[in-house]
Amino acid sequence: MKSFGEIIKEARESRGLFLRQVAAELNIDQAIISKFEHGGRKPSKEQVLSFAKFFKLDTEELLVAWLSDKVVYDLKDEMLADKALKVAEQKIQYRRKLN
Amino acid sequence: MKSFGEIIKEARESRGLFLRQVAAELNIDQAIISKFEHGGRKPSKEQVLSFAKFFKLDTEELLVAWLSDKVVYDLKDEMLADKALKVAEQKIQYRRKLN
DNA sequence: AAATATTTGACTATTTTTGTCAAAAACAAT
DNA sequence: ATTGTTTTTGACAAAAATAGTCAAATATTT
Repeated sequence: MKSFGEIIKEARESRGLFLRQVAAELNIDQAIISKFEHGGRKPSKEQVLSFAKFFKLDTEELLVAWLSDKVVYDLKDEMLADKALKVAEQKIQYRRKLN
Repeated sequence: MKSFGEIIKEARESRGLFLRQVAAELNIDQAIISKFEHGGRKPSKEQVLSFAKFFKLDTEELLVAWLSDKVVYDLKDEMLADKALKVAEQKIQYRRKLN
């Protein structure tokens, strides 16, 4: 159950690349990538997709990691996180039905 | 499975109050409350609590409605919403264990 | 210890969110 | 249908949150 940051950090290291190199390829400042890797900043969806492409990672998996990080961020300080998740699930299912 | 807006709208109407009156009590512009009721704007946690108090609603229930609305908002345009929710659940459980 | 890589923090710019207000629209009552 | 009242909407400005840039501090490697 890895965070987006963990995934891209492992990908980078397994390929023996420096932040500098990834930064150059993706046109993202290396400071920001460092922060992505450590969870201090959240990438945009576009950025997520560039990481997936560049590292040839499964796009869906990376998106799920990123989306779930966002949800966790919303709920991280909340006692009621579990209940909120359950309700969110139902609300989303309901929306689906409509459309 | 009501949204925050639906809950406070029903509460207000069942008590026969006008937006103007609620606005005055809670010191929130009535335009904003109208937007809350229709989902166009998200209240702060503080505002959620004032609504709960003023309408004597179950605080927990209202918070869950509000939190789940936020999660739904994050995921509303995403194919992968369900997967993300499942993963988020696991990530949150894992966090719990640690602390 | 020197060289190189990463992380952090201060700063600015940009975007997003917020509240305020007035006009438009919807709704009632007569 | 016009008047009075409530609700909704949209434009605007203020405030807050987020993003990117850069250089200094820290950590790592050789």
